[in-house]
Amino acid sequence: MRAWAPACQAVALLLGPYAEVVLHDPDTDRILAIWNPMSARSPGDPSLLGDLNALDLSARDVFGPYEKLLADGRRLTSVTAILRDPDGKASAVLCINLDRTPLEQAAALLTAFGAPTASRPEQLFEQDWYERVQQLVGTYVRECSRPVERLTRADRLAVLARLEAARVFDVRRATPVVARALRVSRSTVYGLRAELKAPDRKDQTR
Amino acid sequence: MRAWAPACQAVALLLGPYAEVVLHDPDTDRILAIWNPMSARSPGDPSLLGDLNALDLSARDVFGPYEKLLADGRRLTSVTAILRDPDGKASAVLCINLDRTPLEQAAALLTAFGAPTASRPEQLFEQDWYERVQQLVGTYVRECSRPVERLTRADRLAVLARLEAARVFDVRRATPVVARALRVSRSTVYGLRAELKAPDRKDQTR
DNA sequence: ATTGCTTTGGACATATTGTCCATTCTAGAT
DNA sequence: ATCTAGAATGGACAATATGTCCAAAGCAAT
Repeated sequence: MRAWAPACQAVALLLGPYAEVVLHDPDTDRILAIWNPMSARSPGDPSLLGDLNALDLSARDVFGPYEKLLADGRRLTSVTAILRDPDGKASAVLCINLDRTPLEQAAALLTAFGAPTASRPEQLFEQDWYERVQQLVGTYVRECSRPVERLTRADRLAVLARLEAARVFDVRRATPVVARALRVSRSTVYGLRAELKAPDRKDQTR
Repeated sequence: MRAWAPACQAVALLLGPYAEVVLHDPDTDRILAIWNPMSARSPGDPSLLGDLNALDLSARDVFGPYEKLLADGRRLTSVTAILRDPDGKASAVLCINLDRTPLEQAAALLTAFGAPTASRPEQLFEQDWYERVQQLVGTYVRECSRPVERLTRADRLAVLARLEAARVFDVRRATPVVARALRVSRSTVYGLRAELKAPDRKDQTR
C-alpha cells in the first residue's frame, strides 16, 4: 500500500543497515514491500508470518517488541503493527526487525571492560609528512637498488602510486617536495599522476 | 490522524526511550500526537517545523536523515516523512528524532579500544584527518559538556590550538572543514588562528 | 642523423588560502 | 527591554598554490 511507503522508508533510513522494514499483505500472506532486507526476501515472496495470523488481529494493533533469531545467529528485536484503512480494515502488516548484535557487542564490551576513563586521541597524525616522502622514495630505491636518478618511468609510477596511497598529496605543498625527491619536474609529477588515474589512453580528452 | 498511530507507536516502542516520534498537522502547524517526548511538547503545541514548510512538499516525501542538536547538547538524528491520504493530500508530517548520544558514547569507546596502537608502518599518515578534526572537536565538546554552538570564544581558541598542534592545517582544504566542524565561518577560523599566533597585540604590525 | 618516445620550463587557467571590512549578532550591562 | 562593545559573518579581493598545456628540448634505439 503506497500510503505507508514513506513512513517505512523513513524508518529504514533512520536505522541504517541494521533494521529491516517489511510490509506484508495480510490477505495474500505475501510481502508487499521491503527495505534493507536482511535475508534475501523481496516483494511477492510469501510472508512466512505464520503464527502471526493466529494472533487475534482485532484485539490489539501493536505487538512486541519480541525476540527473533536469524539462522546465522543474529539476534533481532521485532515489532509488528497492524495498519488499517480509514474503514478499519487491516490493509497491511508492518514488521520492523532490528539487528541487535552490534549494540550487544558494544554493550558487552562496555560492561566487560570496567571503566577505561579516557580514550587515546593521541596524535600519530604524522607531523612529518616530509620525512614520509623521503622514506617512501628511499625504500623503493633500496628495493631495486638503483639511485633515484636511474629510476625508470615505471619505477616512478610505482613510487607515485605508493605516495598516492599514503595520501601524501592531501598535504599542502606536497607536490613540489615530491618532485624534488624524485628528481623530476613538477609537470612530470602531474603527468605521471594523471596517468595513474587514467591507466590507458594517452589522449587527455576530458 | 488515527490511521498512523499504530505505526508511530510501534516505532516509539521499538526505539525505547531514545526516540521521539512526532506527528504534525501540516495545515495548522501543530502537533497531532507525540510519543516519548524528549522536550516537553504535547498535542496541540505549535510544530515549530518552520523551515520544513519551505521545503518543496511535492518534490519528495522523505527527508533526512539530518542532524539536530538539542540545547542540552544531545545529538539527534532525524528523519521526516510526508504522510499522504489515498487521494495524495499531505495529511500529516512524521518526524522521528533519535537520540544518538548513548550510541555515540558506546561507539567512541569501541573505536578507542579497537585502536591497535602498533603495527601500522604504512600510512600512519592518517588518511583520516577529517575524522581527526571531528574527533578533536568532539572530545573538547564532551570535556566541557557543552554543544558546539555553545562554545565560548576561549573554547574555540583552545580547540584551534589543539587542531594546530595536530598539524591539521597542513592538509589541503582543512580550513573549511574545521570551520564547519566548529559551526563558525571561515573568516572566524582565520581570525582566531591569527590570534593564537600573535597572543597579545590587536594590531597586525608585521 | 632520424624517429618515437619522455621530460622540461613556462605560460596560463583554476582553485585554495588569507585578508579586510562593512554589517549583523550577541552577551552583558544598564 | 535597550544599549553597546566586542565578536562573528559573508563577501570582495589579493596572494598563493595547484593543475594543464604545449612547444621546445632530451634521449635511446634505430
